[in-house]
Amino acid sequence: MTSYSNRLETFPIGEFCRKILKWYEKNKRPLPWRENKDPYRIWVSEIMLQQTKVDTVKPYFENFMNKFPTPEVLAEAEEEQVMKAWEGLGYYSRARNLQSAVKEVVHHYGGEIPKSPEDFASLKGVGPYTKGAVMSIAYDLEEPAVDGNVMRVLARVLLIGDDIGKQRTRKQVEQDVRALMVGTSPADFNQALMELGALVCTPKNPDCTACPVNNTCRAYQRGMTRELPVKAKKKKQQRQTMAAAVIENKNGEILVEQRPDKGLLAGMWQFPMVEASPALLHEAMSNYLKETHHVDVVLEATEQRFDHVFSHLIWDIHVFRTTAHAHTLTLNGKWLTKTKAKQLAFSVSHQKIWEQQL
DNA sequence: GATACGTGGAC
DNA sequence: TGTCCAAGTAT
Repeated sequence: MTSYSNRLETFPIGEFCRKILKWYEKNKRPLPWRENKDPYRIWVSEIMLQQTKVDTVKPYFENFMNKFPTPEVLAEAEEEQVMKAWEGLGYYSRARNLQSAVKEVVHHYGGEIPKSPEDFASLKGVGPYTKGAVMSIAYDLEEPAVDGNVMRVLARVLLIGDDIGKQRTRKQVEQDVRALMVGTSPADFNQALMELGALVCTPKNPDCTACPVNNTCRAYQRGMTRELPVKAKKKKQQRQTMAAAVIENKNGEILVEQRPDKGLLAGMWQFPMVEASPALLHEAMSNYLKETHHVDVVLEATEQRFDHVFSHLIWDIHVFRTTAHAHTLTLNGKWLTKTKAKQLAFSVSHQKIWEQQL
């Protein structure tokens, strides 16, 4: 493997840049956020695209831009409407941080997305990648935008054997990109690297024979594309057994509760839910309903269960239901009509809970 | 620097 | 079913 200090010394930078830029010009996908250089549009797309596939993002992006077409509109929108537009995309702090950052742009930068990388990077939810992506794509500033694609492409091209999960590796690759992009269009160069990673230099079965830069690729020349990039294996997710309850009162209303404003699914509404050992689910939910929502009734187990898989844990959700007397005394919940409860209860798992208890 | 933070799709 | 992933950030 090549070391950080010397890996660009004998690398044909000019040839690599010329070829990848030419390839990008010819092969770039027409994407909704490539229609113009509106920094706000590009910013929104970059946030949505974090850890999320292009095909997943497309419909969300169109809908989001229709509802919140400018920083001013997003800044003034109800947070609940913003979250609703994000529902299903995951990583919900992205939406809250984006709205918070846009408010700062409107109130402190006159509604103009800062052209200073340092100013832009100070906004909530804007990390090293998003800073480089928006500054380069929207303003053509010479900033690297190193995402998973770029890490993979350069790990192979430059034969980098370091774990790409490490922050230090990413910082070194950022320096590599800074050196490579001199004299190019940063907007096109960054996107060319990412597009090549997405379409040709894929994680599995890269299409090396079709690659425009295979003659400069050190991994390809050595038959090592399959060993790169190096990435530490993920730990297995922890399993949690959960009880969830759909409770209808005599008025036909459904009980929903709000999660804490920090942590997993922060601030989101859900049907009452508790963690417990598998044998004690029924008892745990009964006690929880009594203590938290002052609902003291006989619970019915539905025999319905399903997994909700997160990146770091798995909920084994068991669905209960019951009918309660009408009242409103709850600690962190409220009774809503079925329609409103179903709308408010967030996250994919709660749509499933609703369907399964019917 | 390791861990928390969602989801759906590919194989 | 399991595993890995997809244009990362905050703490």
